[in-house]
Amino acid sequence: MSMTNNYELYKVFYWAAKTGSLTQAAKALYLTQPSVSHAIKQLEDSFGITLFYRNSKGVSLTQEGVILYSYIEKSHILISLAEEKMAALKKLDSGELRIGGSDSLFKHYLLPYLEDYHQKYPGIKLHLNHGTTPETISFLKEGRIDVGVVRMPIVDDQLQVMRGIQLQDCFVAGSRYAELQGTVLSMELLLEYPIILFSRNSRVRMAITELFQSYGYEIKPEIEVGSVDLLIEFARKGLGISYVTREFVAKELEEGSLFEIQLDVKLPPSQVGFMIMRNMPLSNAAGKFIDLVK
Amino acid sequence: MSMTNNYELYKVFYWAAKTGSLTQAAKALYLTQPSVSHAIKQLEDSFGITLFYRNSKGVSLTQEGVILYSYIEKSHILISLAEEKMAALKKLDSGELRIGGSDSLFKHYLLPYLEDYHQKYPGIKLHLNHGTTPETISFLKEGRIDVGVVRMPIVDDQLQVMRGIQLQDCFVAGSRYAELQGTVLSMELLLEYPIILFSRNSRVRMAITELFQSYGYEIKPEIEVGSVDLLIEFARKGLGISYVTREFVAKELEEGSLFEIQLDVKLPPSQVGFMIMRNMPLSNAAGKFIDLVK
DNA sequence: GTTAGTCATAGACATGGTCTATAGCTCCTG
DNA sequence: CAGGAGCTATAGACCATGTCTATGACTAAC
Repeated sequence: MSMTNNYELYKVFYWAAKTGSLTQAAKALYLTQPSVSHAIKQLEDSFGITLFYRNSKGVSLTQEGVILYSYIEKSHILISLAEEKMAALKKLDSGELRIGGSDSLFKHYLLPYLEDYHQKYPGIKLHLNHGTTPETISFLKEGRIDVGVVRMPIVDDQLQVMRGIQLQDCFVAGSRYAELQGTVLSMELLLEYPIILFSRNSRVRMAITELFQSYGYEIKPEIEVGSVDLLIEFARKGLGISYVTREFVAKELEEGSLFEIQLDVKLPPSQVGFMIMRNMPLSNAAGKFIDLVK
Repeated sequence: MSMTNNYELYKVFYWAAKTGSLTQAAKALYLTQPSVSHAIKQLEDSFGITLFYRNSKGVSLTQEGVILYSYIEKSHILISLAEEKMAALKKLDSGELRIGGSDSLFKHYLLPYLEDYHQKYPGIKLHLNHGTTPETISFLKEGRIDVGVVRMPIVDDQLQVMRGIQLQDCFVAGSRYAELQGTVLSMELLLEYPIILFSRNSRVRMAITELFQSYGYEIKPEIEVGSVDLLIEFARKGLGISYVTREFVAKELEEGSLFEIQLDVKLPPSQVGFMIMRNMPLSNAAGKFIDLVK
């Protein structure tokens, strides 16, 4: 049988001990002096131990009261800290936002949002957790991230998905293949050239493979890389034709170090999506982030 | 404006988080599930932060809930320890008893009580604080000791004094003065011999000095010592006639290494008194001690 | 589909905390 | 020495708030 007093009594005890006066404690707690007197009496009765000496100038702790106070003071400090922390979390002066997704989306699409967010809420720690789409979904379900940023489509009824920007993938090449600039290639012809693709397990790779298959072709890359940066770099160096997201090579297209190769078929657009868990309350930090990107 | 929730809510939160179930928390707290549900809602509303995910198997903490729990758990542990400590103090499994008084009273009079007390309440730490009577009274008033054991009379209306045993002081000598055994001396004659007295600031010394003065004599010791043991030892060695408490030399009188010198006047008895502060609650430990010696 | 387990909500109820009023006490002051 | 200004304790009325019962909605498992 564990004794378990009303914790509220300890709050009263704390203030009475701290101020050395029931009257002062009452003021601190927005109560009247008899209420405090009563509360202290309850506590004393519950222990069967006198906690305060009452004298004409107020109260002072007995030996036992001092012992109790040594515990309650620490306890009170912890609770105060907790309350401050909660207020900070609420005001977004503190907290963390954990985002999952691919490095390329982080770098080429999310970065401005992240900068904006960080400027608005400098107290929030940002955790970027890169991984493949299935990994990101698992992380979300395990509660290891708050938001996932991946390519659509996502079909999972545990998740709530919001559309982000629409991206267009395309084939690009550097000056080595300058003769192709301005022409319109067929799939068949394109496959004569060395192709550089993103690694096998990515969404984009799967999509382009399926597209070619639906036309009866098999697209087999000469080079397979794991980052968008390498995709761009290799194309510039003339190692082949890269399949990249047009928006991610906007700068290179602009300055002419890369050019887009026109195909006679329309390449599928890809949609960025933000995923959060359905039916799970969003953390304040995550909620504000979603507001920002919408 | 410091937010200050009802601490009782944190107790509910603690159990809900610990058990991962509002229903289980309700059982632990001898409440119903709706009460717990309501309490948690209050807490969440007060912070404006969701603390738990509700699912069909119970509840689990959100990010923010985990943070809150990290504080509240520690706080709860402290309060539990405090309650255990209070229970221990009440049962006298723990605590301390601080007694002030003279070494001689501790050794020759209080020792059996202290042994008895220690056996009954082995958890109580005993502090013996030796000093003169005025010092002991000061210590008592400063709250540095719980009980004082001194010679009466004590006149101080801040103190409550209880009578202890009555002691009889007397003059004793060793075999060197064997010729005095069986005779009855006058004061005048006694003063012809070397006298050994306790140091100037003691009660006993003051009392005997006053007694001799009231008969027109001045008693001036050859030797002045600071402990009863030396008083006894010097008398045995034949260095003079010691004025000691008869009860403290019972063994020596019995075995014949000392004998009492009869005077033609009655020497004043001295009463041992226990002092405690009036109008101040006694600690449990001190209360039991007083019970024992009464 | 049924059952058994979650938690949430609504509304009635009553416990218990809070209040006002007053008394008793000590200390200080004119 | 009387009076005032502190302090805490006590008594009793009151009502707010915490608790209950009853019910609903939902999920998971059988």
